Amino acid sequence: MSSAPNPPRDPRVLHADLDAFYASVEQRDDPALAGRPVIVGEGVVLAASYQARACGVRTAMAGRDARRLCPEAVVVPPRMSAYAEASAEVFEVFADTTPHVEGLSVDEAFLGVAGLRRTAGTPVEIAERLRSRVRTEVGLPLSVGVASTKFLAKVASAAAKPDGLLAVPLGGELDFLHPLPVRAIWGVGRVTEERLHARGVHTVGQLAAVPEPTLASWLGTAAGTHLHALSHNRDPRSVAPRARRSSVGAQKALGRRGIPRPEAEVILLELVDRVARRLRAGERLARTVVLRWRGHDMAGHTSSSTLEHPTDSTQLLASEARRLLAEAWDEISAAGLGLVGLTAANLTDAEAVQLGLDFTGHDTTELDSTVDAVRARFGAASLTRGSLLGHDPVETPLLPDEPDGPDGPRPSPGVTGDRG
DNA sequence: TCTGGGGTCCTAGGACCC
DNA sequence: TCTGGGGTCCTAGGACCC
Repeated sequence: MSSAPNPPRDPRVLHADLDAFYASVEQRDDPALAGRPVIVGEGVVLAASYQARACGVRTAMAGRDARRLCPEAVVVPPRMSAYAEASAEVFEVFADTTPHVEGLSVDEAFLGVAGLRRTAGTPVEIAERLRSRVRTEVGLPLSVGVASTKFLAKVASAAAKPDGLLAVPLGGELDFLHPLPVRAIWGVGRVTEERLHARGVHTVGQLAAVPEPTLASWLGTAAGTHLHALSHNRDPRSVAPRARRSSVGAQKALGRRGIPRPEAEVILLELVDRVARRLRAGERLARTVVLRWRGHDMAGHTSSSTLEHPTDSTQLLASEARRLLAEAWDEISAAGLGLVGLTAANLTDAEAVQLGLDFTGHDTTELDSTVDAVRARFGAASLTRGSLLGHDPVETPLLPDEPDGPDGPRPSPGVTGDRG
């Protein structure tokens, strides 16, 4: 568990991704929308059907622009609960296909299929059956990429869209990868793309030719190392359930109208209430409260504070949030308030805290002496403060693994995202 | 044409401890 | 008293993803 597993003999990963998820659910539920351009979301485009994309409509585009590009489109408000339900059904099919499912969001997941060949067929056969089952049992189009690494499977599923299947042959990985634009790599966004372009790097093949230290000097150590490895299709990550969520937040965009402080406080308290309810529903406690805001120039700011004890109390979170708002108010009112957000971070398990097993925020001197005592008694050389806190791996777990809770590796209902 | 809401990870500096 | 190495935690900001 602490060291990377040996690569499987049959290195095949599936990346399954629902096409234009929200829009597809709308088309499924209203036959009048089938085959037509559909836009989900009014103020901003949350998802667009492929017919709407043909007009140039894109996710996150302002609704007004989208309607101008595609006047014949049907615009529908989002129905989050319908999407959450559809997502759960699709994930049931995933789980029925392989025990190795790693959900990335409501509409995509990695599926580990190494070792299923004898019982379930080749990876491509499994992928075809998966697509067919999701189509007939849930009524939604699913694209699947099949490749030797997670990273490449994700690139392949994007290339397979819409409603397609693409398998990158073993040994043919770099032939597939290197002609692609750098933006195709998971982790290269607008800023990194611009930095690479400025240095004459446009394709993944060109990126692969840049020495790693050079790349690290351009982009920072972590990003440089990461992109260098991916450009050579080196991605040792295995398909594994995700860690529990480590923060919970809510935010509200306010447009350009000026907001007086009392109104800002009311909005902030609504956000606190939402966050606190979600903490309690997930049986999580937060130690850090983060106030986020954006000025009219769209520049983002944060201000945070860490409490002595983890909490899910609306009252405590609210008083901390109001304190942060008061502290930052001069700066906020000078910049104009365009967005407020509140995030509860540094989450821990409520149950662990109750059992006295959560050490975050405790006096670490005491903890260190505990570590020393355990070492002296059991000779557990690998035991560190980090391992007691759950930050470092230990050879022998101190406690049996807990099953994942309601917001474990599976995406929780109500999470929104790029359905486009 | 300035645009939603929910997340993750990384960097870097300062405070503090041994 | 001063200097140094090694480490953690906290805070703020940035990039990226869906």
